[in-house]
Amino acid sequence: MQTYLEGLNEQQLAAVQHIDGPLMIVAGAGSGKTKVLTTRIAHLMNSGVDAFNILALTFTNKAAAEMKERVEKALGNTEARNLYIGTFHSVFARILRSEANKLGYPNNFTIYDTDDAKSVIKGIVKDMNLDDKHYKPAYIYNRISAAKNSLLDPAKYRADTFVQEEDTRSHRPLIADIYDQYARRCFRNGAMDFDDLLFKMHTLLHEYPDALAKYQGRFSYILIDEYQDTNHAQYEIIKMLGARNENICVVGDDAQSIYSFRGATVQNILQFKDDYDDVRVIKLEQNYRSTQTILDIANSIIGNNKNQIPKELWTSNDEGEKIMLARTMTDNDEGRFVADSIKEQQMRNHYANKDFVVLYRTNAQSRSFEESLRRQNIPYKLVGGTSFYQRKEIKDYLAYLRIIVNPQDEENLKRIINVPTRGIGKTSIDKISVRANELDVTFWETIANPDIEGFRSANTDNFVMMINNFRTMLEKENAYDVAFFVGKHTGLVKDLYNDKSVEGIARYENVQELLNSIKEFTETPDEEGELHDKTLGSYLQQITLLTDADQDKAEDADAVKLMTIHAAKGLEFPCVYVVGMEENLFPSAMSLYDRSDLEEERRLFYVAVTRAKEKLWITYANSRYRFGSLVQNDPSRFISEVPPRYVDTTFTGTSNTGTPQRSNTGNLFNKQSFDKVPSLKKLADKLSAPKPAAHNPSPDFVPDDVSTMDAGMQVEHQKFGYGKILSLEGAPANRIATIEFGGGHGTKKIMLNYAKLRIVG
DNA sequence: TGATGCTAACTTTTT
DNA sequence: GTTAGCATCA
Repeated sequence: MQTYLEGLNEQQLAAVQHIDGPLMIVAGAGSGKTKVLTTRIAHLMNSGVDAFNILALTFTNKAAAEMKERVEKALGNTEARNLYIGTFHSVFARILRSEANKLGYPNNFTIYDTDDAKSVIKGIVKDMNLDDKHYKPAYIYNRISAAKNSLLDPAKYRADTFVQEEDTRSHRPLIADIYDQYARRCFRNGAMDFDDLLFKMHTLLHEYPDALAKYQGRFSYILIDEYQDTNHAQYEIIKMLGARNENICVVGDDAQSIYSFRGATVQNILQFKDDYDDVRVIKLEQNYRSTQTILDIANSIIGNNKNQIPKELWTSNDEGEKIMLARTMTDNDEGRFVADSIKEQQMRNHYANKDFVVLYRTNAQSRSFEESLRRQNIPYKLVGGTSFYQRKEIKDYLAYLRIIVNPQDEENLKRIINVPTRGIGKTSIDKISVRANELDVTFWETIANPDIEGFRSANTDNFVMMINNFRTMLEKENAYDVAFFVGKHTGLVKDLYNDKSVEGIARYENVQELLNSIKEFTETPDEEGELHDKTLGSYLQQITLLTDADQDKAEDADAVKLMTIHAAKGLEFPCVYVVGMEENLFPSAMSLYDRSDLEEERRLFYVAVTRAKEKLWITYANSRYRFGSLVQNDPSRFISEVPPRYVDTTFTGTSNTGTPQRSNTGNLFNKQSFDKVPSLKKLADKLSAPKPAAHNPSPDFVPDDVSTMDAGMQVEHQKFGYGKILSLEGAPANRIATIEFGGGHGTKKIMLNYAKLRIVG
């Protein structure tokens, strides 16, 4: 027996040794899924399959990198370099890059991230003279994204009666037009958004039989990780790619499906058996990760969901400790509690920093933990969140690099045409846009092509000359040299260097970090072990698809990790804190009115719990600051799904009064009254507030239940003082009141979920 | 045209 | 509590 096969259990071994034909591995949390996938790849290669013919698709770059590394280790040679392993998006981007001309795109097409895409949409909404309060770019982006993930192009979108009815019902009948415009504009800009990478890949395979044949032949063995998170477009692509050989192996766990908001459908995994003849199904049900207690809790939680593939996860691990449940007064106390608890665990049990993770539902929750960890001098690492690449200075820098590679890209061109200022302001930009539309040419053509009656001035001529100058470097110089040159000659780097404010220094450092990462890219050998394609074009192609979670070797650093539960999928930690377990937060307020949404939130909780190997804490706060004002929430309903026998009831948490509080599952749901003491800073802010009409809330101000409010009532607002509700609108979950205030505040529209109101009469 | 300061809108989750 | 976008002033 091969050494790499040692230590596998019966099911794992069966999965690894299955070679030809469709295979579905239902892999419960912690059941050794990655091990099976990587070992199977190693085994395929050992059985004579050429690495070049193996395609493995994952959802994160990190998972891909890990897979590659582990295969290499199992094989003990470098053949693994020839594997085609990557995320759906990066693998398809790479293929599309070489086939772009078939679809009428430049090879150096730009990849738009969500912000870029929304900005294009915003421009269209504006050009169509629509109200962007109603036609919100984010909403439209989601509609378009969903359409692409369902493989609906603009024409099909318009023709689909169900989709049209939805748009009519939401009073946004023109989305089809916007989608149509959006697709045209992206095409004209030589740009693809995230969803296009799937959508166009499908188009390529569907409409170009030679391309289909080529990739069917190339990828004779296909493995897909996290299959429960694939959407319809991905499903169809996989089906086409695998049709010739049907050597498709999917791995997934329906209980961990948490990406339906991105179009993922559990149906894909539930139906897999019916999609192919003779599907081999192997279930991995032994958990090697967690204690018996943690696993029991997880099983108990997921048992509340209706739709599942039946399976029972078990472990031979020790029972372990009971989990700990802590209630704190505020979100800040929650932060303090977690930091104190980590400190205590480290002293008592000698855990390293990297043994801890704090998991939350939304990125915005990270603040209180960052602050408290910093105060305790505990090193921490924030994973995900506002991406490095979303910072202004980085986006500007990248915008330059993008238009050098692809000057068609109007979005990025407009972004930097006047950065640093060079006398091409809003007026000029508008004039250029108008002229471009009249001539039906790109924005760049309008200022750069001397053969047409475009728009030119001394300022634009200088700009064009500069960009053209940069462009001449593309062929000969590598990404770093071009980028460095650009920074120098545009004055971008110098301007930041001269800015000695705190933010300015940070921005300068960020830009340096960007340059370092480009340098690193140019110096890292690619798959073939060579410094092949180290051009700027190839750098940009991958950069948009990188997320912070992939960024650096986050795992290596000895620091406490802070991340969303979504970002934690696939990871494991000895000690896990699941925080912010409150109604409206987790489960999210958006998910309370739909059974399937709620079940997804529950799966998310399941994912959170199953990250823990040894110890688990669940915390929640009585009240927390949201949008600057204090909000009270009930404890999450999910807490009551944790069987009390697994919860340590002698355990004590902390409160802001300094009195330890007994956390007791028996009285968790008694709403406790507590002193509403505004923090000192808040008080100081209020006292020094220069605003003449600032309202001091009554000392006994306690917000009332939103659902009891009605038109005609007199209310008190924390900031605007007393007023009368004129009318109510919106869904019960998100009611908006029009309120007439006194004290010169006038009539305001207030979202009742966020602003707190007290009924006066 | 460009910098500055204020207000409104904002929070799911990510490739 | 934060940030983007707008209005205002230089």
